[in-house]
Amino acid sequence: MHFYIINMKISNLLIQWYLSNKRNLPWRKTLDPYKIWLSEIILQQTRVDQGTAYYHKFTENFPTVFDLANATEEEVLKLWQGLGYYSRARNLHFSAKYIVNNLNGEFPSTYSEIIKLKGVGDYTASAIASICFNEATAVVDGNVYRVLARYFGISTAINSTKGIKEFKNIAQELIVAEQPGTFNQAIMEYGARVCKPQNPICDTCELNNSCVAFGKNEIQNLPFKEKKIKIKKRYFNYIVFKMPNKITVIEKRISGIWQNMYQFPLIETSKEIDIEELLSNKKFDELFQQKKINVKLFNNDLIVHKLSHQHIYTKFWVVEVDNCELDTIKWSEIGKYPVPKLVDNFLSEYKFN
DNA sequence: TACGCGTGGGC
DNA sequence: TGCCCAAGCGT
Repeated sequence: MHFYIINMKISNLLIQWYLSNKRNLPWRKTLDPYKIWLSEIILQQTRVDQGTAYYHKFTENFPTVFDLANATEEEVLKLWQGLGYYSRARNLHFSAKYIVNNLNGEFPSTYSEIIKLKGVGDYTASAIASICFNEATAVVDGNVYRVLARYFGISTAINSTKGIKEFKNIAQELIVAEQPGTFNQAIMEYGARVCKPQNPICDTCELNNSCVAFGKNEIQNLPFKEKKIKIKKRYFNYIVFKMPNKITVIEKRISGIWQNMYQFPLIETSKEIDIEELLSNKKFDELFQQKKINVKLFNNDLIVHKLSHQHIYTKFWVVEVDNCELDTIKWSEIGKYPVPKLVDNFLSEYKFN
């Protein structure tokens, strides 16, 4: 009983704090499940500062789920360009079509129906169900893991099966059934603004006298996460065709990183190569055969593009040639295609004359 | 189940 | 600098 009263106090404190401290974010002006869904997908593993502009772009270009469903995947990816984790955009578009074609355009209204949408997992389904439909399903995101791990002094790994269940159960016990959406947003906002990963504001935290980690000086050690990821090194050699009349060649990636995004023809190697090695490369030879070419390396220093799980060391080779057998596009049209940041950065620096 | 999947910011 | 982290999900 004592534990229950304490928990009630925490939940209500979080809500009271939230009501007087919440940020004025654009998706907090609506309860339209389509827009809440949009915001939640955009904010997956993404900071508010980075995602906000994309939320505006998407709600302006696609005000309703019908507009999104009627777009092409390429248009959606182009709008998503620069935000990363592009499967979010592909799944968003897929699910929009599903809602329009199979649900008569009506957004699903329960957790169990919402989670059936591709790209929507436990967190996102809980967020939408609680915010838009008052269903008492607790969200557990990075913020919630942190607040709960510290406050209750829980050292179970947050990325273990056991930890995922444990934290979900605790959050579910804490949720305020009468205002689940407000509680969910309150605990997340608290994690983002007070109980931060670095330099949390413990001194003035209203929960510090009952926070286990604070009392035991364990704030820096919680939440606990298992192991680290290994960074793989990859070596990309992009072949930038430079042909008469400002013509070039691009291709669509079919799998892995940047799936369905566009790039220049790629020769991936197991290590950095110089021009001699490029010229004797089999794929390079297939591209140009015995044609007369002029090859220039755009970047003298390797461009390192860092992703979560891999570092891509890149060279852009500009190859002048009169013609080719591949499909070509005008250089001026290249901006229409969705491209990864690595290619976008090149495009903003390189001048095709 | 463990791993693949982007980009940017903070220290 | 290198590492961690950010309103996670799919397979």
